Amino acid sequence: MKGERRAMLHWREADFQERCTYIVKDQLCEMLTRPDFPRAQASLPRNLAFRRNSSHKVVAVLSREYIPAGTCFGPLVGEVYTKENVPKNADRKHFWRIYAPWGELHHFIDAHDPRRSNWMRYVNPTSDAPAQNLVACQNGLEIYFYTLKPIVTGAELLVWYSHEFAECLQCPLPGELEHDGLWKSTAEAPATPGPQPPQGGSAANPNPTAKHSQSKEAEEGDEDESVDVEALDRGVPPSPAGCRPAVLSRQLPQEVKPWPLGRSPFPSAPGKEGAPEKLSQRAASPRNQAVLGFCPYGPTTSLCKELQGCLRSLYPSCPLYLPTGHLPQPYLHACSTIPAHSPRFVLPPQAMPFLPALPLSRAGEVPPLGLLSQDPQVYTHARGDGTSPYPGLYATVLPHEKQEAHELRKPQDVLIALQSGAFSFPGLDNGPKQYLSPAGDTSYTSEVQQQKPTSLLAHPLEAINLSMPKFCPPSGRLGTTPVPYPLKKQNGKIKYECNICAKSFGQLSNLKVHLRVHSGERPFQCHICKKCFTQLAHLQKHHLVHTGEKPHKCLVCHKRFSSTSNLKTHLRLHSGERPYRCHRCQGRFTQHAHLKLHKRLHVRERPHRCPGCPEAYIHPFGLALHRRGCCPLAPGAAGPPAQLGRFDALIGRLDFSLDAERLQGEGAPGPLEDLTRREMKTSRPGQPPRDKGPCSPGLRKQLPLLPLPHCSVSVKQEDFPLQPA
DNA sequence: CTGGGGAGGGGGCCC
DNA sequence: TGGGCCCCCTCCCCA
Repeated sequence: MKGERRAMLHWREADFQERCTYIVKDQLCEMLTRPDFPRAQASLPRNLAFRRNSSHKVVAVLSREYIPAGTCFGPLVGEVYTKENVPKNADRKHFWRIYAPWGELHHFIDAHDPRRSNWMRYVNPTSDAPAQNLVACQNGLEIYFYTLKPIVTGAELLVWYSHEFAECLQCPLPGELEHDGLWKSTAEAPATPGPQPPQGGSAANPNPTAKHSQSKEAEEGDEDESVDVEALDRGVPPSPAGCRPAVLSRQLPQEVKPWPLGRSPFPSAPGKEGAPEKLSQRAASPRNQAVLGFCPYGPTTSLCKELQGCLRSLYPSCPLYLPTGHLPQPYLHACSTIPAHSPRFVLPPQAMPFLPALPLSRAGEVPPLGLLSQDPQVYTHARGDGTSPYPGLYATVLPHEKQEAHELRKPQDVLIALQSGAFSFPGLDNGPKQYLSPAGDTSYTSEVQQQKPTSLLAHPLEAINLSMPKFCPPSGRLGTTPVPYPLKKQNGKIKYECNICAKSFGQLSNLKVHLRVHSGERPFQCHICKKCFTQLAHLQKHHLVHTGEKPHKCLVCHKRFSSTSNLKTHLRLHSGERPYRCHRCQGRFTQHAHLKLHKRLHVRERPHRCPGCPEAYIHPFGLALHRRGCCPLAPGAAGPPAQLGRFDALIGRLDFSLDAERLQGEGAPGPLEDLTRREMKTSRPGQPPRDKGPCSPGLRKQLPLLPLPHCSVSVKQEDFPLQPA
């Protein structure tokens, strides 16, 4: 994990964008319009929480649940200023610079005002490499935070610049701060081309927290550039000593060029002559193409432009973003944008993490959520009809493969592969996309075709991206990029490990199928009942429900079953196999569920508790017998512990049986030995007591007990609690 | 309450 | 590598 994180630290921003697996959007709900609730707090995704100080001021952002590596937060929201229209009195403490692809400063995003910014303004920066778990990247004209490593519940989100960003700002990476000895002071900073930092400016004051002191400079027209107040500066948290964000600004061209969306700056945007080399690289970096890369059709197609326009009009605040991976469905529900036009699914206010009722006083103290992502109702509703409750959460339908209706002939052709449902692609989709069977009553549209499940997506990186790259990236720094999936060796065999639940698999394909458990992706839809499944085999099995077909036949009684599992369970009736045994009463069952139900009986109320040990009994005589001879702590207890335990088990069975009621009516019991003898008489070995109670022997129907070939009878041991509940 | 069956989900193995 | 097949497990319903 460490190595992975180190590798990610050197990713380019475009790499983060391309490889991020999960996308967590801001909350969008009616709270955002409440004047008394600043957007910066109301926008907090539900998998995050604020830590507040004693005066209820937000001082940090914490994780409410496990957040896997490769999660994307953002974009940062704030007031947008060009160099020309920065208010004179602007507090630049939360300024972020946004650069055009060719390296010029494009605009500022000012996250200072909580009413006009989002929760990302509260994320603290860190110069501590091990503590850093987020990396800030500029993708397109937006700022995103990506998780470098999994963030455990209760951990604070701590961010630092991406490698490229840090390079541009001439800020060190956290690791460099610690190990490389760089940036110990501004004087030691490597010489850079272009103008030198201003005297007495931020270069002289290596602590970016002091950057806002330069506001005077900012008021002087072009001198804006020198007042480089970068966003990681909160004033609250530690900042890296030696970070000199002002340096770059001096190197930047003074002119801010407008960069209309949807129009590529390439290739007509060459690096500016005289611009620093780093900036040229930045301009040429794939990162800067990323803003155009959101559309799989390619940036230049008319459809792409249309999509851009559509997105912008629908969700002006949302970035144009490439859906790059599968967000776990529950995770998605927990974190994602809830479009206002889906009021059914807007969470109740008590579930909002930002409400004062759920403050976090310190790390690790995460209050329970009122409505968690795992809420089965939400999930059921989301999936029951094959639609998403959050229209925006469905993947854009991007046909990659034409499949004509007439090509579908076989029965399974009507089993529809639904497109992945877990992508977050804000805005485009106002409703779920259905891929309906030609055999059904609806048809494909010309543009919308069947989408393959995970493994078949047009772009494999879009499907399963477990935070590690599958391809060799262009950057030389990424030459040491690790394998696509976390690997480990077990008994000499390579295992593929799930990033989310740490389960390992012998085959990558198994892992990919498994990931659908987390992503919620159910690519296979029944055209009849619209139910969706994670595996085609499940859908095929399900299809038998509709056809009534029962392909599996019992050779003994010729009864037919739809599944082998059910046939196998049935065969136990013939073989007499009852592998599930209750250790409390020796009851045996053919199905585990039956044993579980049965065991509930053992935990019913036992008011007569032994004062000397944890045992308890339904009837007073049970307790009396126990105290007389079986309680290991009673004065009269004698005999080896095994024998005492055996006697106690007999007492327990008797106490539990219907005989106990009769004994109760007969008065005080005789000696323990008498009772146990009676008990032994009435119970055959290996069978429950002979009564009509819960432990009565089993088969009501007489089934022929036949030896079945290849049918090994095994008794599955059930753990039984040491004491009755 | 027990017992039988239906249905669905997850995962392993093989092609 | 992905898909298909199979198995095991679980939950639920109903007699």
